[in-house]
Amino acid sequence: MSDFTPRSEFLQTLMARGYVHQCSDFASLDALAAEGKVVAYVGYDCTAPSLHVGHLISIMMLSWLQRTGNTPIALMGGGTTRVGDPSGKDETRKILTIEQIDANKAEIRKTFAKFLDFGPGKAVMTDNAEWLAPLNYIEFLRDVGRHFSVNRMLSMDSVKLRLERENELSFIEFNYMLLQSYDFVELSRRYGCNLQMGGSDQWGNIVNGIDLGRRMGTPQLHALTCPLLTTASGAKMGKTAAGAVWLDAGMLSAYEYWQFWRNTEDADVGRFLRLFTFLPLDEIARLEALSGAGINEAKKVLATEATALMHGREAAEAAAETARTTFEAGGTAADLPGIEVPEAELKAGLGVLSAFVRAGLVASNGEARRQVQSGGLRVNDAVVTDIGQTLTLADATQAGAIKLSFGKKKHVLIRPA
RNA sequence: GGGGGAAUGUCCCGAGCGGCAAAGGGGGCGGACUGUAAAUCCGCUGGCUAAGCCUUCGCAGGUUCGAGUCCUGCUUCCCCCA
Repeated sequence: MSDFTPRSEFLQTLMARGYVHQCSDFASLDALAAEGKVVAYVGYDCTAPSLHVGHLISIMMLSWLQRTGNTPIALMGGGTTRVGDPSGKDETRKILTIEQIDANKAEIRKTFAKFLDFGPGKAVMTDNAEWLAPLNYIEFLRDVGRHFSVNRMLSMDSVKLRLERENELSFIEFNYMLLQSYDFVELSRRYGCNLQMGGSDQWGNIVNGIDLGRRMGTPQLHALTCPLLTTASGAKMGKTAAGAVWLDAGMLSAYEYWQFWRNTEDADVGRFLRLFTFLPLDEIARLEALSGAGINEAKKVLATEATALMHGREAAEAAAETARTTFEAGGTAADLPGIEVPEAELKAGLGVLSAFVRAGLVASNGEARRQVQSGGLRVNDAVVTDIGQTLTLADATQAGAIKLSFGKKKHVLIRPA
């Protein structure tokens, strides 16, 4: 599939940067893209109030689509979120209330605004609840359901896996692919959408949509999937100790987001620079070629560029500076994450163990105790050896705060208030 | 409808003669080594006012000095027969 040589800037870019996993028809899509006639959508669930790093790759694809003169559509799954996609999951997804979905949707909207231009005639954002919610069951069965073969649906990976593993697959989830297919058709009719993009796990669902389109008389539709991202050591991308790496600043600060990218494995740096920044390829090639400790420079560029896209250039530079002060100069940057503790409490003396719990660095006093055993806790850069140690106002440094560190990378400031 | 099997530490998989805070993995976290990397090695991976106390093995009862383990009922899932 990769021996195809595209003419269009869109496909050239995507292929060169490693976004392409599979495509239903390269030549046909390339022809559309060369004329700026691609209208492509990616669907996003509204199960959380923020998207996470896992979604970023497809957002970047939409952005490149726009940058190369085509039209992106961000589809909010306000309707499908009420059903739940069984793809790649063993367990039935929680079904959210409409209020939760709407609230999540509003937050997610803000993220897209940073990557896409929604001006008149530009990118489109819509919600499939618009056409899915008013659907009439009988009509839907008659117009759409008739085109689906249960035999074939049963043979699809997403379904087959669940059956083979003897996992429950509810009827409502079984219907998810019908709804997603119908979305594609509906978007084709409403916006002339002719391409759906998504992760490689979406291939089956997307191809179903293409089929449905053919049967329901839309122009030819296309599928383009990107690889599912894992790190070079095989871990799922976008998970940290704290959980998902959220895009929204309210869920994860710019500093923590910067740190996430800074901690990229050596082997991933080039790949991530191509996928998650807009830096020119020759510049990336130069950074990627750095070896040994030099590759850290590339990681900083990656972190700052990726953070700038999401949180703005200024926040990204600030995060880089905070990191520099903390890690390279060994100092205490004033804008590390922090918590406030009433002055009176500090006067009375606050136990180290509970201080670390308060700071959210460890889950319980017990864990704090154990970490002291292994030398993982530090106060103002001094290793904690006595679990009975208490913190008082006198421990505040000239910056006016007490620095708690858990491991080498996690720091929280305690500020008297 | 009948018969058989399963549910374990709230991340997952998974052992468990009536003495069990419960083997072993994976994952995660910390330490050492490094470069805020990977690999490797070591340690940790229920809670608390901590030589003690409390809460955990699908749910509810029972037997017992003592129950994850035995008995009864229930729930859910799987397999075979109808």
